[in-house]
Amino acid sequence: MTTEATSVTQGHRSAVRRIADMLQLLQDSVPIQRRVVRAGDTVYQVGQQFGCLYVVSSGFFKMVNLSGEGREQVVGLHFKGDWLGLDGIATAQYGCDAVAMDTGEVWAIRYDELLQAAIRTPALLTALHEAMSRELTRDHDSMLSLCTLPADARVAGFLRYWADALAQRGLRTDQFTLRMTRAEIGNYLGMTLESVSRALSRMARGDVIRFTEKGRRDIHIPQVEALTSFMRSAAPMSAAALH
Amino acid sequence: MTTEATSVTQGHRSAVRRIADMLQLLQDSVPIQRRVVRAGDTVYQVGQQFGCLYVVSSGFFKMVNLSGEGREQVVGLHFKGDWLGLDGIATAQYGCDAVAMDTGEVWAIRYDELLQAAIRTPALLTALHEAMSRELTRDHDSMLSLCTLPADARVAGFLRYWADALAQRGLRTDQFTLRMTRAEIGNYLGMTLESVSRALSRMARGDVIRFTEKGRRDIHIPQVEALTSFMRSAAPMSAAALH
DNA sequence: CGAAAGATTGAGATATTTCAACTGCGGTGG
DNA sequence: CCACCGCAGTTGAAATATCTCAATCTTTCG
Repeated sequence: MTTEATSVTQGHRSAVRRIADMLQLLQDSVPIQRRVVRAGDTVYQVGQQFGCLYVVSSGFFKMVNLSGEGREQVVGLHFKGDWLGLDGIATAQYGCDAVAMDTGEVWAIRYDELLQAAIRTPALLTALHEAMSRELTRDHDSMLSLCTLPADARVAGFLRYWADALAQRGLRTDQFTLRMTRAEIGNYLGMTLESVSRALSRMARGDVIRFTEKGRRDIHIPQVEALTSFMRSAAPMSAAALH
Repeated sequence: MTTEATSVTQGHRSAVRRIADMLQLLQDSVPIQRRVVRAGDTVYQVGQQFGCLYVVSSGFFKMVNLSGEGREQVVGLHFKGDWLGLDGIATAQYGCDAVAMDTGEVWAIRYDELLQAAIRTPALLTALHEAMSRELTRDHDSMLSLCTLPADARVAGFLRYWADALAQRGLRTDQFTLRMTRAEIGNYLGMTLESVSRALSRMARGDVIRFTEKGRRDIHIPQVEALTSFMRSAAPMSAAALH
């Protein structure tokens, strides 16, 4: 138990370190254009000509995919140290809107200059590849949740994901403010805002989470394991898991 | 109409070209270990130490993500020219099982050797980045389908995706064999095998698709636009699309 | 303070799943 | 050779998770 907690903490500490190192490396080795954004600003929009990758220096962003028929989907959330715009490389057009959910700063890096620099500084290349690889892994996790978990468990998984993202950035995870509306969360998780609200209410009733006195967007998580076990209890036992 | 069809054909032709060029480039510039696989073989498994990326030279593969609790999820399908194992770069472990669905061949490329070679041959780097970027885009499209489309439309979208994948590889798209069971398709699309079956039956009844005389796995698609309009008719009109 | 936006909650509607029966097909062994 | 079995697929009917619609409440903000 103690060792587990320690190792998790170290895992997070090293993530903090990795992100800090990467940001430092970028500053040192490649031309950067800083850009401050406020809640609601878009860093780039779908269809716009690709030219730069963006690294989140601070703040919090959502990636919104817009289908031809007007269906709108939040396909990703990004925090400090994440790269934005990676899905624009192949097509030379950004694949979604990158929207700031809060005040923050991104560093614009010209893709061509990045490639140049990467030849001189291989660590840059590693950082880029790791960022892409991590996003792929995260996407696959999202699909797993979307396809195999019922609504309640998806919401619980979302909170755990959020807490983990904060932990990896050295922030407190026992209490935090969701910077998304129920509608945005629901969109991200493939359910309605009402379902999100009900799931959160059920979790609060079971004392898996608590709402802080001010606002229903501040969430207190007594212990993360409770979230995990709530997820399990909400999830149906799969045939494979039975033996 | 004619110009549209022409441009689409050109789009596919250039995709064929791109894939052929990439495979040629790999052969010329980086050490490759060929490996033949048969249906059911795994190229690598989740948790296994990462070392190689794999490029599909022929055949067809599914990527299966396995959650801790035994939930199993097909998170991707890959054809000739696709890269496998990209989600293993960041963690130094493969993130899922890569399972051959048919006889085929993959080219194993050591990641460290690839990076070396990429410095001498920047086109290699471009190819790798495009592959990752394309997979990200594809994942986002999947999420959009999973979250915003009803079951019938997801199945139609799946067929359209499959036909498009074949077209990009220069294969006929009016008729093809699904190499997946209803259960596998359902898993990939986040629904039960019965729902897949019903969706296909409805499409057949509406003459959007036809089953060839032998087996219900061979599918004939009279015209792709019918698939698209079936998708639209199955999808609810979103508020945003109304004005 | 009042209006607008966000959130909660209930009740009925509905899409999808679940459970079950049945079909067709391919292999295998008596 | 044919009976039999298992697997894949189809289809129906009942069960259920989630959505939709609507009322109410809270918070934010001009």
